Amino acid sequence: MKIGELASATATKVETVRYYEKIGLLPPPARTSGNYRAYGSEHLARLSFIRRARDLGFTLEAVRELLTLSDDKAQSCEAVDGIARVHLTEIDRKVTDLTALRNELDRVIGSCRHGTVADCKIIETLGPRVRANIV
Amino acid sequence: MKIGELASATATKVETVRYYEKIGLLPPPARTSGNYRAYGSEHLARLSFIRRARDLGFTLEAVRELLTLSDDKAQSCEAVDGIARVHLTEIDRKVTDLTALRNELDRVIGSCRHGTVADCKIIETLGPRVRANIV
DNA sequence: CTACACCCTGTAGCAACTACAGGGTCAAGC
DNA sequence: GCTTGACCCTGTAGTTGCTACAGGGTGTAG
Repeated sequence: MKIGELASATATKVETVRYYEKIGLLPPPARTSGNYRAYGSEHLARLSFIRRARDLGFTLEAVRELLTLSDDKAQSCEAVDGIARVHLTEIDRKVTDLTALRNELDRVIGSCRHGTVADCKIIETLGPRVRANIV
Repeated sequence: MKIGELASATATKVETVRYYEKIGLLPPPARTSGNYRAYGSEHLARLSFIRRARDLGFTLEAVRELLTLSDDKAQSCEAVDGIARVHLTEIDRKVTDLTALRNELDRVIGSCRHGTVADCKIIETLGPRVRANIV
């Protein structure tokens, strides 16, 4: 398999595949006589794994750990579970934060009376608390 | 006001203040005889605005636009409203995506039977669809 | 007068790619 | 046999929004 084929099979860009190789996530494949990368099914499997984990929001470092763990089939699955749970907690925090921010922004937008910028409540909300002695 | 004072007044790091100056978000202040930056209340106001907008998740580019708009007090507030609404839509999309991802991850974790990695449902879920003819 | 907190510039680093520049390879069509 | 065009190669620089030095200078308190 050439890099373009591997890339399209995993919905990845060619540059990203090379990047994963460079940072050691994807092992360097064999080369053809013309110096083209020649991938096998094990590369396809590994890259699929990486992409799936990335889609679930795992960082590349987490993916690296998961890959290492998944290579040792005899090991307990607890470490894997742990990584996933930590990640879940992080996502929950993000959703909470983002929802709070969303509501705040919604409130700010709702206050807009569509006048001029001078009266704009959005700008006003963003601006500093104006004290009387500061013009 | 020295840079450290401005920074702590706006809960910003000193390096970040200098960074905002470098990218043209914050105008270069006057300098003291010792070449220290000397800020006035207009800098404090502007930096407060930037931080508030950043806290609401606006990108620096959006902040730049908002600052430009807020400088023209006579202008209609519609452009401001537009930027904020686009941003709100983006946040909504993010929350939706993140929630879907969260549930997917929760499902994956829930399937964990705490055995060995060989039987780990998490790893399995991340791996490629295994077809019979590929070992 | 010396210690220490603060300031200065400039550069490099972070995640996770993405986008060139400037070349080489390969298969198809004439 | 030759050209065209799609693909591949390496290497470097850009993206966002900072953060962290390195290697200096300034200002003030004891």
